[in-house]
Amino acid sequence: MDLDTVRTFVAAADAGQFQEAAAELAVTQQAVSKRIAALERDLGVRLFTRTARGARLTIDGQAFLPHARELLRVAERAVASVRPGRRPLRVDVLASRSAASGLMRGFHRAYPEIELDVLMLFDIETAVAALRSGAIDASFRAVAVPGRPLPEDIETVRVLDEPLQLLTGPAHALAGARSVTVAQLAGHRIWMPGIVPGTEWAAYYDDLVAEFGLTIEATGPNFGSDALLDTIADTPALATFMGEHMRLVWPVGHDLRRIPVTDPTPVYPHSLLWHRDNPHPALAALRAHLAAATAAHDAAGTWAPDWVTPR
Amino acid sequence: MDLDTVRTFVAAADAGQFQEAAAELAVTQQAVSKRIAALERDLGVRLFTRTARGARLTIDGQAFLPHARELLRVAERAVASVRPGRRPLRVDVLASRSAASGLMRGFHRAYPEIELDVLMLFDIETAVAALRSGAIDASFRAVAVPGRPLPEDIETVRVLDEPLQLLTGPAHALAGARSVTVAQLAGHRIWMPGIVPGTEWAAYYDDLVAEFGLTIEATGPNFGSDALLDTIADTPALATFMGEHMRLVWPVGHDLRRIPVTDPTPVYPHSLLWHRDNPHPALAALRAHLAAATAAHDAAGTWAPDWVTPR
DNA sequence: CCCGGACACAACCAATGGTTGTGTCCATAG
DNA sequence: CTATGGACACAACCATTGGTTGTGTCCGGG
Repeated sequence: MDLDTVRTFVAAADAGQFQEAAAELAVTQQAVSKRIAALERDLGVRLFTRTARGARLTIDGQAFLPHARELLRVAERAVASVRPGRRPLRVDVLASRSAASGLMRGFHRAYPEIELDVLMLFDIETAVAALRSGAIDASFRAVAVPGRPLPEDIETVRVLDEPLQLLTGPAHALAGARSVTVAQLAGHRIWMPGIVPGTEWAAYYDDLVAEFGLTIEATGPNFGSDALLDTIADTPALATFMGEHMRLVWPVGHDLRRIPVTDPTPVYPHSLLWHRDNPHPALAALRAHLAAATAAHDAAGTWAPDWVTPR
Repeated sequence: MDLDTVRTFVAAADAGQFQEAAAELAVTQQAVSKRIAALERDLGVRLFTRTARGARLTIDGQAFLPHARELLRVAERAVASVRPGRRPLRVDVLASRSAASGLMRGFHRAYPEIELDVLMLFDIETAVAALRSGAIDASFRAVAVPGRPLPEDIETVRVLDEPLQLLTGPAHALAGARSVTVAQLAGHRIWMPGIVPGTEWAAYYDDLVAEFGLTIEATGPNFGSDALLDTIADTPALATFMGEHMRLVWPVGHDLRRIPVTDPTPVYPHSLLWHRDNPHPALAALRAHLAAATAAHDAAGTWAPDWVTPR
């Protein structure tokens, strides 16, 4: 199916006749006739009843029309998403269903008229390069790994500390606990597959291990959260960490437990990064929204690596 | 833009290389290469970075990808909307923003997985013909005009009585009333443009006039609800009727008044019509939902023409 | 250094999709 | 009843598109 054909269909439906639609599209009436005929052949139904003074939609045509309009709208947005200059605000998040995604959903609810594109880049290096080249406008990251400071033209503000929770299966030794302290976790195996060395995630968990003597196994590729949850549910010896705001597709019948961690509560810091000179108007709106939405909270009793930007 | 091209883009993005995408689409690698190149030329951006062992999405490509997927989803639904056999449930309503539309929105919320197409046919004759031919599956109507009984193969059930309210501008004589009785309306001009003679609407208002001696002017074409509201707002001598559940695009600064009508309250009856032998599985779900959602209410103190189906 | 895998370019060809010219149908006016 | 004008379809023709095969280039790995 060709979008020019769909456009022709909508024009003809609006005009009520092929002639006028043809004039609007700057083609001949015969071209419109052939396009509509081809569309009808493809779909296998008649879309118009031809009369002596125009063409009226059949019922099938009436049913098809809103879908055709929607198709053109979506195509419009698709093209706009890569239009150089005045494209939608492009924001990089760590993962879908992460706390940053939640913040972006909140922003979208508050400003539904602002066009957004959310994507997930590989690591902070890529994100910073993309910010500097203008390929993206903002990035939610844990800011900097020790020894690699941010370039001077990248600005940053801490927007959210996400408490980590322990996730266990029902047979795990800590499964019955209402909450656990970090000290209690020593000796338990914590499994975080898919953590790529050198990324901000790796630096975070390295520091967590160094600080509290935990056993974190970052081995193995990430087969997706489904596989991770399956394993955690079935393996009494394994637990994993998970952001408190992380929305999971909760598997049924697995009886997984989310257990708060205290003394201190490890928090994963989310910062917003952007380029100093980025002129995108929606970027200012996003920064203002985040400043308002993420009110300062009490950092007492929480832990974050000392290399993160202070709030 | 051609949807085959978009499909090719998505396949290549998923596969990570043109070769495999080509195999999947049953074309040559060169064809994929040319399609992607054409898409990049149309959009004016590079979508892939070509490497020796495949093609990876650029950031523009990553931004474009979800839009491309959405485009294919919408196209899929568009085609499905006219697929003979197993197409979405097609329901005819009197008008968008009518009470029937509200019922359909409720049904959609309750059963989001059921595919729906809502359309607005011209009159009940058309609707009945469409029901009998199978072109639509259900219709919300006021059922039958006196002297023209429904065919035997069309079944019907009364689902909703919508109270009528008076709509006036601020300078109208009744503008200050909290409610008005039907008797009070005698002598006031009520304007209902766009009522087509012979339709169920016309029959309804004819009966209302005959019963209570109102002055209803059905003259003039319908220039849309905006024009109607403009006129009502500015003309002290005119008022109009409007369904209580009708959601209007309320014009700002017009200070329109909605005034309940009592003694009795004229109600506009909405019935669901369907063909006795229609096998569409979603039709049963719709009927069950409507039976549950539209609990019987008190008909005392209301008026409807005596030719409507009793509840 | 060479090989294999992957993408791009060139040449060629069938099919698509446009144009002009013409025919048919139908509503309306005389 | 007939003439007329408007609107769509069909036919013939042609430029362009979009596919194929054949070949070149680039790059990573043995």
